[in-house]
Amino acid sequence: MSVHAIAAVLSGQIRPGNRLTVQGWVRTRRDSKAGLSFIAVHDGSCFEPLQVVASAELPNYRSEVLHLTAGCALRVRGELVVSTGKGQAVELRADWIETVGGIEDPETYPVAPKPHSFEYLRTVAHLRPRTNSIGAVARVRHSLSQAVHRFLHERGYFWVHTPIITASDCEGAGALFRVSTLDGVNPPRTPEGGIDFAQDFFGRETFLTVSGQLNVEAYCLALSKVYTFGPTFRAENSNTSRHLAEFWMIEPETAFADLHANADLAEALLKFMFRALLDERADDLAFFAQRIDKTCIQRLERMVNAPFERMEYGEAIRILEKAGETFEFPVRWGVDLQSEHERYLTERHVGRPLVLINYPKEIKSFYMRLNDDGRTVAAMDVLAPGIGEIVGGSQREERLVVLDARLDEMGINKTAYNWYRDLRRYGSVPHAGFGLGFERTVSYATGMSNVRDVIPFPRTPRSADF
RNA sequence: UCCCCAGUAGCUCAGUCGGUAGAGCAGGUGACUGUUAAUCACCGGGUCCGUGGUUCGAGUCCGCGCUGGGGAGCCA
Repeated sequence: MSVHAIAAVLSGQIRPGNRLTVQGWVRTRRDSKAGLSFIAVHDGSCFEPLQVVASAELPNYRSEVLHLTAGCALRVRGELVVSTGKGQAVELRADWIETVGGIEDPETYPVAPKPHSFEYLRTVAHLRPRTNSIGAVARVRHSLSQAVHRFLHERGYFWVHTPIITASDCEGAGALFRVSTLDGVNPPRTPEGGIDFAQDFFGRETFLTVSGQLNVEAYCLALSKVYTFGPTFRAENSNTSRHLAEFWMIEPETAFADLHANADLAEALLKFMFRALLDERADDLAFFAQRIDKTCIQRLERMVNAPFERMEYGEAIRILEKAGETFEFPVRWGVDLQSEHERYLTERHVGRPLVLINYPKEIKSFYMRLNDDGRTVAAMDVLAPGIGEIVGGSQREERLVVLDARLDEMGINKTAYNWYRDLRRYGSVPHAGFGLGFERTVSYATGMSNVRDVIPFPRTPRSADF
């Protein structure tokens, strides 16, 4: 008799009357007056557990079944039958139940069948995937990841595996984690007294990447359409519900594309991801809508059906100036938008995702293409209600002269970027790309308010357990 | 990093005016003719975050530290 995933059983692939085996973990056990027990068995293949009906006639009913508690691992054999109870269409009438792994001390098992706070669950990150919420998040992450690859693959994009270890000490974003094999207590010294990184593993200072963008641009200018999807690292002391020291980012890069094509791609990608999620994970989304965020399904449906608002930075400033709001940070042309400003624009002014374009060059990175007005760059941010920026991107500066001027202006050492500048020397073309923060996207889709709960093992300042 | 708040049973929390500890859930035992966060009865369960101080006496008041949360900055 074959073993089946509970997802296959509950989706109707197995008809009542068939005999089968399932394997999974106990969620709850309810004993009935009739001298039988109902065991909710969960194997993670879908949101719902399968109800197993265990009768007192089972040889191990009193010795084992009546002692099953949340978390016990089971193998159950029986016949699938139409349920006479209300909560489920079918159930497994067991004729054999085997405890594969028991619970050492049920009283202190950390994932009791009761509501837990997410703060507490983070302290048991190795066990929290057994909960409804974190299990659902894991399946949502999978669906969204697969959708990213499917969408970009179908549009002719190649997945490029850019390096995790980088020597660029200024990729334009955030503080870096050093990668080193030197003795941390007593490192080799230069004559000047500094640490002698020439003796380090790579013969120079190296770091964990903060973005695959610069590397993926090199492949863009050969394969035309490329993307990265991998982990990135920021050593910033950010203590918020939207930041992680290790997070995942999707970075498409398109040759012969301008900012508008770039924004089109970002919008189409997000819509494809959320459409796929609505199609594939209705069970998990129903849970998020019921327990986490009542509006999450309608938010996703609205997002996939309505065009994103597009707005010039200058227009956004005018709207904020006329808003009649008292902002903590005053608004004028040239300032970077603060959380309160983004929130006003997305949540109050347009009420849905907003693409802001053409920012002042002073507040953006060196690689963004200078516009003809000489004071703005072809940058874009996608702002989502509730979480703020989920996409940041730009058309890249493809003109070597202009790029060099920008590097000089910002006091960046050009020689460190010689390989990047080569891309502008040899067959340079207009190109554009963006970074999509994966955890923020999962957070937006599920209504989970802290990104630490949408990544399996979160890394944040002072916290890298597990 | 800054501002604010919190830390008491396995978990979520209450604890009044400073007088040596409570509930719900979870767990154990039992009852109940199909349960759905089952119900009912009984039972076990405490480094009151740490540290120093005030006091006859501190979970409670004060200082310092640690951890967590909310917000801000930085960003995705």
